[in-house]
Amino acid sequence: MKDGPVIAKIAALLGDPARANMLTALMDGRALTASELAGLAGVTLQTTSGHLAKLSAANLILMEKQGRHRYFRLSGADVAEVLEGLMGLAERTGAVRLRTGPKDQALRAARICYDHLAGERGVEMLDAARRLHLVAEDADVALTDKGRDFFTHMGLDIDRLAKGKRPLCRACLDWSERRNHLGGALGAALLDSFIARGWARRLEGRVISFTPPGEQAFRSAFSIE
Amino acid sequence: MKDGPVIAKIAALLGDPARANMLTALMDGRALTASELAGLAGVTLQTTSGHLAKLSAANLILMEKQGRHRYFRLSGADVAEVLEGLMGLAERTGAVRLRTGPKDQALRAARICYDHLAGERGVEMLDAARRLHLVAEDADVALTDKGRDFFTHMGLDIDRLAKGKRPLCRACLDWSERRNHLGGALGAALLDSFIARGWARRLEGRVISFTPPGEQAFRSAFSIE
DNA sequence: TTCATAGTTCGACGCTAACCGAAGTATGAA
DNA sequence: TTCATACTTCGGTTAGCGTCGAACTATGAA
Repeated sequence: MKDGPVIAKIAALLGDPARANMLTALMDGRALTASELAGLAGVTLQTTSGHLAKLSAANLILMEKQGRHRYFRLSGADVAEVLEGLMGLAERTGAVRLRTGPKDQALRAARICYDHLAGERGVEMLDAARRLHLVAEDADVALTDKGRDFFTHMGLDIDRLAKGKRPLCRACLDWSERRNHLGGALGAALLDSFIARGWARRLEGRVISFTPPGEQAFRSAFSIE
Repeated sequence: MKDGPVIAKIAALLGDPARANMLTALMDGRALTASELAGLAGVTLQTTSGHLAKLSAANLILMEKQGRHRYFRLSGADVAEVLEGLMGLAERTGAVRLRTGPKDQALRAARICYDHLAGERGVEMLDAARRLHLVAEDADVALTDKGRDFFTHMGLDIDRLAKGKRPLCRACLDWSERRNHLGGALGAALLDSFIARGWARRLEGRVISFTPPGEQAFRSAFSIE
C-alpha cells in the first residue's frame, strides 16, 4: 500500500514504448546522443528531449555534455538488470542490437574530435597514458609529474599549454568506441604533434589516417601492444 | 528497437499505482480476493476487476475460483523479483505488510470451510496426508491405495463417498494460511468424523474448537509433529 | 559575423486509460 | 425461492501524457 506508488512511478517510466526503446538501446552501457535515441525510438527530437528529461530526473540515466552533443547512458547496472527482468517476463527472444556510430571503418579507426584524436587510436592512447601513469584520474584527468616529463620529452611545451584558459587534460567521450579519449589542450597538442611528425594526416571530413610507419611509431611511443 | 515495446507493455502494467499496490500485496506469495485487493489498492471493486483482468491477461497473476470468491496470486517468483528490482531502483525502505485474513486467533487455528476443516489444522492435515502418501498430486488431489486403507480404517466409507457427484478429494485454498487444505467429500467426511469423535466441535460462526485431547488424537492420527 | 547543427521549451492537440455509477451474473445462505 | 455477497461488464466522464510544430538557446564551422 505504501510501496505501490513508488514502484509505479519507476515502472511507468519504463512503460512507454519510446522510452523503453531508448533504454534498451542503452543497455550495453554505451552512451548515445539525443538524436540517435530519437531515431532509435522513432519519435521526434522534441519528444525525445522530454523523455530524456524525465528519465534523468528519475536518475535512470545520466547525461554528459560534450559541445553541442549530449550523451546519455544508463545510470547503473541495476537499471539494465530490471530491464532484463522485464524482458524475461515478456518471454522475449534474443535482442537485436543496432550498430551505432560511424559506419566507415576509417572513421572508427581514427578521426578528429574537434581538435584532438578520437576513435580506436584515441582511446588506445588514453588507455596507454593511464597505464603508464602519465595521467591520473582526478575529478577529470590530471597530468602526473611523470606525464609532464614524458610529454616534454616528446617536444610539447606543457607550461605554455597549461597557461591557457582551456583545461590541459579532458576525458572526452568517444563517439564510436563509447569510451573516453584524451581531449583538452594536451590532446590537441598531441594530435598536432602527430601530424607534424608525419605519423598521420587529415583526410576529407574528420578522418585521420595514420601511415603504417606512423602507426608503428605511435604504438611504440605509448608502449601499445 | 524491437524489444522496447515488449518491455513497455509489461512495465506499463506495473506502472499504475493501483495495480502496483495489488501486486506488492501479493509479493509474499499469498492469494488474495478481489475485494481485499480493492481495499488495499484504494479503488472500487469495479476498477479492481478491470485491473485484475489485465494482469491475468498478461499472465502476471493467476486466478483461482472458489465459490463466489476469486483468489489471485502472482504467477511466479520472477514477477516478485522484478518488483523487488523496481523497489531497489526506487531506493525504497522496508515494505509494510498488511495483515489479512481472520484476526481472530481461533479462526486462524481451525474453522469450517463450507463443510470441511480449514485453518492451521486443515493445512496441517493435508500436509500430513501428502507426507504419509495418503493422497497424491494428480490434476488436483487423488486418494492413493494406501490412503483408501488408512481412511477406511478410520471408519469412513470411501466407496459411498466416491459414488456421489462431488469429487472425493479437492485441494482447497486456505483463507488465512494461503495454502491448500483438503476439501471434497473426503474432507467433509473427515470433519464430521472429528466432531463425531468429540475431537472438536463447532462454536459460533465458523470457528472449530479442538479439545486438548482431541487435538492430541488428531495429531497422533496423522503423525503431525 | 553568419550559417548550420544539436538540443530544449512551449503550446496545442488527441488518444488512452483510469475511474466510478449502474446494471448484470454467479454463488452461497436462509 | 428469496436475499445477500462477490465479482464482472457497460457506459460515460475526466485527466494525464505522449506527440509534434514552432520558436528559442547553445555550440561549432566557415
